[in-house]
Amino acid sequence: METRRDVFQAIADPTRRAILGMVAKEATNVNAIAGQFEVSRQAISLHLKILAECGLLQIKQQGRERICEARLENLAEVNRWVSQYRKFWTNKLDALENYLDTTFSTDSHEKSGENIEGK
Amino acid sequence: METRRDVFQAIADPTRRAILGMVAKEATNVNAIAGQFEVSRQAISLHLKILAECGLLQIKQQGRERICEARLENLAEVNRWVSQYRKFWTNKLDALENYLDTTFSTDSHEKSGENIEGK
DNA sequence: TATATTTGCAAGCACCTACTTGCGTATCAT
DNA sequence: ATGATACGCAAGTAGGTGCTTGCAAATATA
Repeated sequence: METRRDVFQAIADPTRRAILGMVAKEATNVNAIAGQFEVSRQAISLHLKILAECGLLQIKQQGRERICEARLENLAEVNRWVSQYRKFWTNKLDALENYLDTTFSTDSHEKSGENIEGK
Repeated sequence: METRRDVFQAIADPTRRAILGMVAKEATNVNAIAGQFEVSRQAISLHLKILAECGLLQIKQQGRERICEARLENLAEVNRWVSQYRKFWTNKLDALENYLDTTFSTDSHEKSGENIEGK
């Protein structure tokens, strides 16, 4: 059982999703983020570390402050995985949506191989 | 720290994602699923239980077998959350994609309130 | 009926996670 | 220089997670 630290695990925690929601609107420093939650600054600091480790967040030192800004590109991985099952929750205009996804997106959807990725 | 059991956490585990990949192709019984992984049947059984608890899987008793079939409708929640950050990883045709998502999907995207859901 | 198959349940274990409190350090303001 | 501010590091803790092995129950097959 090796330690996983991927995007899927990062967004599994509701606090971390909320943090991403905050910094996505505006880059914020650590204390300002912590102030929005009831848990301690240390707890938030750890969440930030985890988010930074999988690239969803970038922390820039600025004097004595650390500004956290969202880097949500890696969410594309989640989007890709979920999108392959799109037909399960909607059956309208699948063809058109998939056409748009696979044709115009920067990331290549349906790269395959992710299905049996769980070893 | 109450126990969470939501879709985000369910798909955080790579083994569970792989299980979903299997059953999405074809409904399968427990042993057949377990046979595809190196972990014990009990471990898989627990994964199945978790997936069933958050509605991603439906287990139907059939004689002595339990057939697991994918019910991935709840992945729409993940899709909705991720989609709001789509602009972070692609900037092509956002408007059109969002238009299609919000107009023709069965689920109402951007239901709001999920942003600051982390308490 | 005897045996094999499919499966759940329960106990136990190592590790991970989310959290706390206490303390130290760098930076800024006065 | 002095004090306040922003922050990381370290230690400690309760409970969660992923896994195992052993056993029992239900169903199918011989």
